[in-house]
Amino acid sequence: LAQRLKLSVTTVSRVLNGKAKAYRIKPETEQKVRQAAIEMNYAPNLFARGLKLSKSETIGIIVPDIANPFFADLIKVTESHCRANGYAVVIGDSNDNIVQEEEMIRLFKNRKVEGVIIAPVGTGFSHIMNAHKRGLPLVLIDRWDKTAQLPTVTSDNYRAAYIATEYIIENGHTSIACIQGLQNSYPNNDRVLGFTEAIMAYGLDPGRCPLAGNGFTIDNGYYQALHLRSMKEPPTAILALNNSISLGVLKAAAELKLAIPGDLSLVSFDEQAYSAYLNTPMTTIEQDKKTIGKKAVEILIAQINDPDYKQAEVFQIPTKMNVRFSVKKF
Amino acid sequence: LAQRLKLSVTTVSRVLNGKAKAYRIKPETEQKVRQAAIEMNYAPNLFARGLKLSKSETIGIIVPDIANPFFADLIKVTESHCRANGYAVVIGDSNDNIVQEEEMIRLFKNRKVEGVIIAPVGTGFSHIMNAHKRGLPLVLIDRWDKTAQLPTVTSDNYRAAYIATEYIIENGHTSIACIQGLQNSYPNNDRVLGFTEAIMAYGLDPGRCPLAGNGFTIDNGYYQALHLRSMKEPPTAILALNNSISLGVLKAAAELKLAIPGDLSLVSFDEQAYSAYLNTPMTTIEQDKKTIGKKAVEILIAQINDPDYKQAEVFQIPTKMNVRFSVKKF
DNA sequence: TTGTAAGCGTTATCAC
DNA sequence: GTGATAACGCTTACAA
Repeated sequence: LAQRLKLSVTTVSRVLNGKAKAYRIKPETEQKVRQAAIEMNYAPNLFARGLKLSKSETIGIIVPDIANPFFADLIKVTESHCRANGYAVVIGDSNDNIVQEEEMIRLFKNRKVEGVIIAPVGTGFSHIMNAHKRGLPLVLIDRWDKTAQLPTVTSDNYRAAYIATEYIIENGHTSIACIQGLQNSYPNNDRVLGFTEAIMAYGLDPGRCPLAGNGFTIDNGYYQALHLRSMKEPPTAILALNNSISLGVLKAAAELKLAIPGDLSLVSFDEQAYSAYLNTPMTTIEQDKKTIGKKAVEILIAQINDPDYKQAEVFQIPTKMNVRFSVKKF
Repeated sequence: LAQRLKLSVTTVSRVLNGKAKAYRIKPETEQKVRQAAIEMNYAPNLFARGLKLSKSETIGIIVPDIANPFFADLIKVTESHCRANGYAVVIGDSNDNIVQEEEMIRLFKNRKVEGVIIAPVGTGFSHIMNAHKRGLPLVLIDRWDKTAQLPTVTSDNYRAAYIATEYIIENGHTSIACIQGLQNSYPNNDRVLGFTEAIMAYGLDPGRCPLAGNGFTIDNGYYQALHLRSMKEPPTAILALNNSISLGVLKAAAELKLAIPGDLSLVSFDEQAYSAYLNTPMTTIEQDKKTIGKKAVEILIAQINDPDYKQAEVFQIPTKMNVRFSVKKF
């Protein structure tokens, strides 16, 4: 520490914490201290400060799969906003496994992270609610739960699916299938609801608009697409509820030598770097990851700064549809 | 702390640090302590320990772009290995900007991370070398520099490019172009070298095998592909030195209505989730990200545990080629 | 086999 | 305007 300039630690500490004014420290002393601090490029010891104040200036983020570009993007924006606010970010990957997720939360609490942003596995929320009740500031992103009463930032999934379905219908399709992801998880349910309500609203025959599959995976998309096309009157269009599913549909289409959109139309959730560069550029629903991440960080920091923060608001961020050439117009 | 069982902190500390034996503590006392620790689920205060030992049990990882799936994958495996070794991982995104990279290193040092794994921007290494000289354990991944004398784990880029080029040649192509990434960065140079040496070795006319472009970006791939195809005798095959570049080539091919591989053959570095599901499944060179990440963590931890660790070995991990259908056989 | 006490670098409290 | 001093929770000589 810089008391090698004949001043007490106290004074130095006060200056460096911007409390010079409050303690009416002589401006020249203040200058001297600042000067010296820069010269010996002093950096406060965060252990000592943490020990005293129980603040780590660190926040944690937990996602089901870092390698999924959707979450990687989310981590990227989260990290940049946190850093801008002086927080470092430690990451955790739950591998879509609720036990690991729980373990991660425990580890983060041990490390005294000041708050955590979590994209939950989605099959259970009690450990998260407990942590929150015990005072850990936290916000959910993407998957969430209505009953959990936790602050949440997610996409407006219902509306996104509704609009996409509407778009397909308006192009003249009357038999549309939806291949869904993890059943009973919230974003999935909201998307499914948007799909079915659009079908209803336009008076299409629900019997010809099947809902299929279970899982946000390539395999699910692949097998469901094969199966759908094996029906006597196969749907002419598919709404895929995430990017992995649509990749599977693409695989099936190639195998069956189906042209897109000639033989099969496709709209997919999740814009990806490759979406525009596929042989047939794909129409996608793009989630506003920038806004989601930013909002999540804001809410989290609000919680950190206000121990009495009680709101459990759910923010549903609008999405946008990138219309390209994967839907045939009748 | 758990000295509410009539024992001194010392004893408790000793037990919990596994030094019971060394201090010949009575087995029953040891049991009692462990018992109590579990019951009141005691977790040591890492600030206090850190303050005393200057250990954070944290390592940092810095990449040019978290959202790039290649780096996201690398982060994923790094994180899991670090966690297995009791380290938490804090992330930093340098945004391909060397100033931010330097800033991140500074921040990490302030936070007393015990080591850092860094995929450098690649246009300067002095700040990294300095940090290393001043005792920060660190290892480079992906991009590196021969002169920097730093421990490195990367792919065997030379060999990967050589084999890919060889493969194209053996399919009967005599005019092959290479669209490169960031010029003068090491992985790029090694790949370029592999390409040109294969061309030489097989006696192809270098004049008909151009080396083009500068940058690991979609735009670079796109414009270079357009340009190459505008030549009087355009190359029949392209070797793209990363995934963004090949995406750009795909875009150009679609625009020019070129069939792959009918009109243009393509081999790309970097396997991606979509590689196999493109309209023409693409032949790619897959880097062994698992091994790279694992090795990097191992070396880093070796450095952390041995302050005298001096080796600056460069590990070049073998790659594999996924042969699919994007190369035409003459 | 166990305990005492010093010290790690901060900040808060109180005193001058 | 500035300074002593205690305290945060842990590890580790040094004692006993």
